[in-house]
Amino acid sequence: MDFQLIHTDSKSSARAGLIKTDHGEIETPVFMPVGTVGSVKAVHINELKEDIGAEIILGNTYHLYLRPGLDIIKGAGGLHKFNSWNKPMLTDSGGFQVFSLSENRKLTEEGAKFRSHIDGSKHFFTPEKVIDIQRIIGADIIMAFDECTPGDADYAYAKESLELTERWLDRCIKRFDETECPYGHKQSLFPIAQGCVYPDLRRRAAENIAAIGAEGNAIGGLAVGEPTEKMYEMVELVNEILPKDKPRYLMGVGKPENMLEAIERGVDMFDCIMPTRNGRNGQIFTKQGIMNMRNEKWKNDFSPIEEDGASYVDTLYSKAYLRHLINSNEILGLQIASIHNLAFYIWLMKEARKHIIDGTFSLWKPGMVENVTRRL
RNA sequence: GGGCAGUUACCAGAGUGGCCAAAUGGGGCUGACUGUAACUCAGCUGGCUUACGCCUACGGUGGUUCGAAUCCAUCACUGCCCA
Repeated sequence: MDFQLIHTDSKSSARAGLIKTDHGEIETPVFMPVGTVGSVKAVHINELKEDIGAEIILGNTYHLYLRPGLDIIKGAGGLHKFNSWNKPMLTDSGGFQVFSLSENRKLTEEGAKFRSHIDGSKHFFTPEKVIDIQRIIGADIIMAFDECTPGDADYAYAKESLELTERWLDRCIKRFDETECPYGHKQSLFPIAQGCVYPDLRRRAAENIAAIGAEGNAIGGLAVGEPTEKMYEMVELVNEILPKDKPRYLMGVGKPENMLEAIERGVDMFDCIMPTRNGRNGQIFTKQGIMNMRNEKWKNDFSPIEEDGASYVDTLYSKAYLRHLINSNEILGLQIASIHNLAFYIWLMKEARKHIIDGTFSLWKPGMVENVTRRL
């Protein structure tokens, strides 16, 4: 993997860059649609490529390991071949599942014991095993196994959690260095900075991963229950320490305004389930604001979903029709909402990039934040 | 014409003397959702009220009772069966 800084904003930490992988290039800032089980829910791969303009998508180690399982993915020749996405891909390590499925797991020094949410069977993830699995899945960018510390953790817990993540990171790196991708292309391992909302822990985490010299670095454990202002503070603090010549990935974020604020603070990569999940639940993000398509007020509104929106669905279908589909629980409603939201997210990143390059980011951002947070 | 069963909130449907403004679904309305156990989840859904509470309500009318959606009488309507 190679990262090139194209332009750095003079008034903020915002950057425009270019990531090159064996499966293609990624312009940053970038939003990566989440395809947990090897599929971006409700969205066809042609739509992702052509209509939405996604450059990289995510997969998930925990979910793919449980189903279809490694034999199948190996048999297919890796996830790229299995799901026909021949562009860049990133896999999350399962660290988030350690957090989100915490009732089903137990953490030890060695790793995480957990029960499958599918059939209750017992499994054990170690940092080594997580690297091995991600080698088999074959994503271009793979993530270290961490504990995603809850946003409301107390200092003592956050410190212990960070230390565990750091020891796990060393083991991930060791295993990564000893192995290679079975399919011949190059993979890059990103370490993750934890530390909850505690500045000294975040600083320590950032210094620790900066010293490793990885090809890219991630900020994890944010947007998990802490106040939004804290999130911004932590991003700012960590990005002052992380190397400038490597991409920075803010994991799991977020709302459109969160991404704009994070870009201003030097983040290059984002992923979030919000455009897809919230879309399926009837929430539509636009550059004029947020619509809840289930609301009665759209019942008779035959205007386009979004005037000059980022995707063909915006003018092909009306608000009233989309509302009808979503309220009728029609699969097409989920598809249209997902395509629209993803196209909007990716449009937003491209706009941000454009404004960074032409030096107008700081002028453009405040108005856009106001727009995207408006309730329609 | 005779027999039987029924009529409950927007719909379906439980409740068969007080704990009933009335279970449960559905529908409707409004929220939530941030490295996806999520086409999921939560709240509201007779009126007035922030709430306490008050009023109106279980086909109509009239009774019995301290008290009726629930018991009795009668009328109306619906369904099924027999002529």
